[in-house]
Amino acid sequence: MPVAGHPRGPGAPRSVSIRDVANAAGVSHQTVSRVINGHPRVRPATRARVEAVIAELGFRRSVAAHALASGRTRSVTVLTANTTHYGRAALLRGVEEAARAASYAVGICVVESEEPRAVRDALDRATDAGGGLIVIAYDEPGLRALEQAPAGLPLVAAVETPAAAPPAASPWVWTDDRRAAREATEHLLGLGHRTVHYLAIPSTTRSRGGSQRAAGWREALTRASAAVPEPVAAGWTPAEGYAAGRRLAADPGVTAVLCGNDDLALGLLRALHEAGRRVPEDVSVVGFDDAPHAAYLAPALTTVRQDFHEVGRVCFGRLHGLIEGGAPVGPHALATPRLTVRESTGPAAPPA
Amino acid sequence: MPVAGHPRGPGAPRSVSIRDVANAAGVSHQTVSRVINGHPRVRPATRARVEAVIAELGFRRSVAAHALASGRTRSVTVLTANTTHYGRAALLRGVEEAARAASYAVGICVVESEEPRAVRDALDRATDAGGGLIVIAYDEPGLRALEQAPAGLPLVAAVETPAAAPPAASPWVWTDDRRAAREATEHLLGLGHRTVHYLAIPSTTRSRGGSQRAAGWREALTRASAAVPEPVAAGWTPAEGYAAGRRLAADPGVTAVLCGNDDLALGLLRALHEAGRRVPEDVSVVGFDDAPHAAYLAPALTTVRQDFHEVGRVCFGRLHGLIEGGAPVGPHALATPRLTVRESTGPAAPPA
DNA sequence: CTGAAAGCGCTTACAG
DNA sequence: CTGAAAGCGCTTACAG
Repeated sequence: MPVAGHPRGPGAPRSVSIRDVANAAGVSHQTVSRVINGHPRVRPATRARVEAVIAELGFRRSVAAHALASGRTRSVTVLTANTTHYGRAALLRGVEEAARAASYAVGICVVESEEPRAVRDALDRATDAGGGLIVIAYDEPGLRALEQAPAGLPLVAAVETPAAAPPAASPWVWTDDRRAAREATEHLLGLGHRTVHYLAIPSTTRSRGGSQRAAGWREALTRASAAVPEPVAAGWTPAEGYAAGRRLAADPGVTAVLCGNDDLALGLLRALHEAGRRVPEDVSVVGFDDAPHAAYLAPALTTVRQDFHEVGRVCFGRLHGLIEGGAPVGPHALATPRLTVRESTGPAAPPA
Repeated sequence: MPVAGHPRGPGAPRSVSIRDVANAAGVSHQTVSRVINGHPRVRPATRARVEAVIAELGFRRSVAAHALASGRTRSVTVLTANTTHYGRAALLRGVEEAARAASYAVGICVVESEEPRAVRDALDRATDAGGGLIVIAYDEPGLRALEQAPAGLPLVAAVETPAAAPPAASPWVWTDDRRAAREATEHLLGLGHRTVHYLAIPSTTRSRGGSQRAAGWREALTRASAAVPEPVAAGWTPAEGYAAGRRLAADPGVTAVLCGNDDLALGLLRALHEAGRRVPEDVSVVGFDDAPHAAYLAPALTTVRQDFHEVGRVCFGRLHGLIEGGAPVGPHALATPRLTVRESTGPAAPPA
């Protein structure tokens, strides 16, 4: 029977409430509440009876009522500039798996640009959702959202390697991609390349002079007293890697290139192929991330394996601890990504 | 001041409510409700005053209270077996963009397997969210969720090409991938290949004998009186395409292969490379979807362009119409995917 | 261990 | 055009 003044959707019967369960079990709705919340002080027999009725009637607690009455919602929302690029998609998957295991709902909220209005809107939407927030701050839009998130909101962020030791209260999670970039560059230098060029993902303004991957690359070059070429700005996608990579491919001086991610590397490989330059005989290429396609390209891509899936899990785990236990969340570095050498890197050609 | 019995999170001040706005504006909270809901019968001066206070106080309606009182929630949840594979990720992106434009929140709910328990759990979680539901039924888990979704739930599904004309009330959206597969196969046959092998994505039980892509492939072969080889079961990923593709690569009889998606094609290309078979000189390969990397492989992949982004938008649009307008949603086919010929297909080698 | 009361922040008819 | 009342389905102290 539809409740007066509260029309439901067509055909949607009013679902069973805590009161229906209470009546059927012969207890107060209050006791039902205790049972579904795992409150310890309920007589076992009572609990059993209530649970039986819950199962029989197919009762499900109203998320809205629970949220309104308790001020809590078992949910997290992932705020990100993009959901499809490999790293972000894998991170999202990690969050979802961990959230599912903890019976948390997951929402996504994309921040389209770094415009103040877009950032504010995204933050408003994310806050409206009412749960915890995981922000992917790998790019400018995400970083701005992180910086402008209201205090008091339960929040954890996936970030680049911090440029300096972060404040103890920074709820940040990262893998040491700066160090990984340095090692990748050293690998190339060790192969006899005079220098290494860098095909860049977009950098955030916080890190003046490029992303932390760029910083690690520069560091290795400087330490080895190698020339530091101007980074070539690309983007995130194969198309952008190709477009920017053509310049590199046309320059006979480049013999080794570190790419900001594997999709960029894919585009560069194509540009090199079109230019008639062989990999790794003429040019060595290193990617970043170890996306699913990296191992199956021809030549198979030497790249740095990053466990975004784990980053996602950890972000959720820490947020969960913050929400349920009030455990303060500080900065947290995961294991350093590891260089996986495959076919796209080789010794520098002897000087002609 | 914390309300007795309703502790908020640490440091989270009680946010401004409709009553605070009402007091500040000198009206009843009821009138504020009318203003935020765009009710027409409000005096312009009153409306202006209320809106000014709303802006000044930074009022945001409580999602939970709104949902509880109205029985509606401006949200959709995407139910899918996977969020990272290209087609699904692009579809999700389309949904998110359309939802954002309509001020709807979007949740994701993954159904891990086709086990009855997993399907039921996913459906429960999706239903708890309270809004509309978009199910991606490209695989068995998704399909079962679709079949078992409770009646009365606002729902739209992205499906494979239906095997037969669907019932008028089926809220399905698809692109004609069966026909696209047929055309791709005909393209290969037209190049002089005796037959075309099929490297298969997983099929759903509903479509006995393989997915609709397989059906289209078989159709073309049959019409041309070509032999119909056994499809080679692979999966969705490059790794699976590679593993299954090795068998194809080792068989000198295969000169043309249609792949269920571009990732499979990528793996196959690698297997062919390792086996020393040239593409397209020795073997022609066609992918499916036109994922971002397809055009940048070497050889660039001939593939069938599918607009999953648009599928996502359309799914949301129809669901939105259903929720807000009660517009009934029937089956809906989008434009047929188009074959994009690039470098991975060529004339059959003349018989040795 | 269990129940009666009050309240979360909104919306919905119903009056006026 | 606007307000007073009731209710959405829960949870939270407070009694007992």
